[in-house]
Amino acid sequence: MRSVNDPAAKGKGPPGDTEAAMKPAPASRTEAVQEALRQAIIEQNLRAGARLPEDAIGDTFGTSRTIAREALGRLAVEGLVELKPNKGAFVANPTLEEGRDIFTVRRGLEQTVTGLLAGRLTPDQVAELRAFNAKERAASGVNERESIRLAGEFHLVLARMTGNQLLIRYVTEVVSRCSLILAMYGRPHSADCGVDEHAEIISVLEEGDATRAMHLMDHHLESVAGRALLEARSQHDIRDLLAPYAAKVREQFE
Amino acid sequence: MRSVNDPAAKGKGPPGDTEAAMKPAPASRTEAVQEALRQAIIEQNLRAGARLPEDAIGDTFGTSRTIAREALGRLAVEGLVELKPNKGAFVANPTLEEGRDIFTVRRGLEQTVTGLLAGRLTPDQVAELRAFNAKERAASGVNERESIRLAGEFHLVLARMTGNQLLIRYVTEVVSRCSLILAMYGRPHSADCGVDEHAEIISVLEEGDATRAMHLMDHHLESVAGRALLEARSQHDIRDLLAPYAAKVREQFE
DNA sequence: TCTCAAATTATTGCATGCATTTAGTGCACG
DNA sequence: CGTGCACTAAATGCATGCAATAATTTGAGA
Repeated sequence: MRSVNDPAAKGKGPPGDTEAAMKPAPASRTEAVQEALRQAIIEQNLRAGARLPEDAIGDTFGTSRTIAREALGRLAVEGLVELKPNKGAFVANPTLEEGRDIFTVRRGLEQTVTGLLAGRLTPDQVAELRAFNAKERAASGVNERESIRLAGEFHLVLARMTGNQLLIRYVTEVVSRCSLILAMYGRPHSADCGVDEHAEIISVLEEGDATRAMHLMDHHLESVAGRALLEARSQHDIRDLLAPYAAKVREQFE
Repeated sequence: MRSVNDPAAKGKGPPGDTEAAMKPAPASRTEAVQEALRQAIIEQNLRAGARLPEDAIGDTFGTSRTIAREALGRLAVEGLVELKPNKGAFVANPTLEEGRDIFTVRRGLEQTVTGLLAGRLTPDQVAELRAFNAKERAASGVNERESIRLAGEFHLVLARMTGNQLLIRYVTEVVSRCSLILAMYGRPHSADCGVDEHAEIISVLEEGDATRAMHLMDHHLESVAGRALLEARSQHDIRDLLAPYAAKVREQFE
């Protein structure tokens, strides 16, 4: 029987959740599995391109294939999973080019977030953001994994403050996928350079200069993407450079 | 047995498809049903808020509930369907406020599209856009339904020209949902005022002034949303104004 | 030994069936 | 006559089973 990178998937469990009550108990098992798979993918416990057999997932989560299948279908809509007819589901394996496309969309979305927020943050919200930024700073250099997670989460916090549900959903999606991409192509420590930039963004958002805030955010994301995606080419050895292409070829014949 | 607005759903069928071979035979039945439901929702053959019982859909399409269920789940991710635990699926019934949120996101996305395209269109692409615009003009005032469809399609054509898959997916989604919203809240003829604006956008994209093109696009979308969503308040009678609120209340208790 | 083909195994695609939950109906009681 | 409760009916949530498709192995022939 297949095992979906078994030790990683069920060996450590979700990191931050000590209480089950924290998340409002996923309505259905499908959603629970969907959420779990999403986390596993984002945290790279499921390698990009890895097979995701329905029965293995069902076994792992103690449900039937039906649930696994449905969760995979929905994740496919989100872009984290690729569904090949009669072949099965695979963890999305974005190429460098797809990665750039995703970052392009992300920059646009986050400009919208920034524009909506500039000058409209309540003092409470500013305080919350600064507190979050402090957490980022604390984790920076100490816990690499946590640092990366927080860096992404910061952008989610901003998006949530807009109250725009669709915007929240899209930003959540692109941040997820960017995490995956950064993990695939980013060089180590490429993610936590953003702490100071985040702080500056908070300040400008508070001041209310929308144009400057948007430029700042755009520059921030461009530099994150640049550090991760462009420099990756000269940074890594040839195997990494060829990996995505090799993957494309492989999937064509498998 | 329930019937999912039966006559509309199966009484007329998809409009343009005279041959089944035109679309390369949807990979799976799930996708086929998903696509069909999406069309039915966008074209308002399924009223906003309408129940979508699994077995009725299965019967209608000649498949089992499993397929219907899966399709509904995926449409829920797209935002066209709302899933209520233990209650079933419903056609999304966006409030006016949600409508504005969606238009906000759309404006951001289409600015990205415009920015990517400005000055980078090939002569062939420009020709294709002008031809499309001509079709729009021909339909304008003649065929209301077709006119609305083309107005939305124009933006999809633009998005596809970026070649950015994620951007295409998001624009497709927001255009779908905006169609639904315009159909719900827009006053008649509010959609086909855009023919000239589309033509102007094409010209500026060709010239290559990215900033101006983006402003133009933004203004275009703002005016479409404004015509439809803001004026709706003073235009219609009180029942329409209260409808979304009533819907919210209703769904809370049903 | 290599190649190609047939059979075997594994996995997806889909339908059906059962348990659980919700909505609706009717009857008893106040 | 109105209210509340039990009962019935219906729809969802989920698991299982079977057929079809793809991957793998085996074996025969060159």
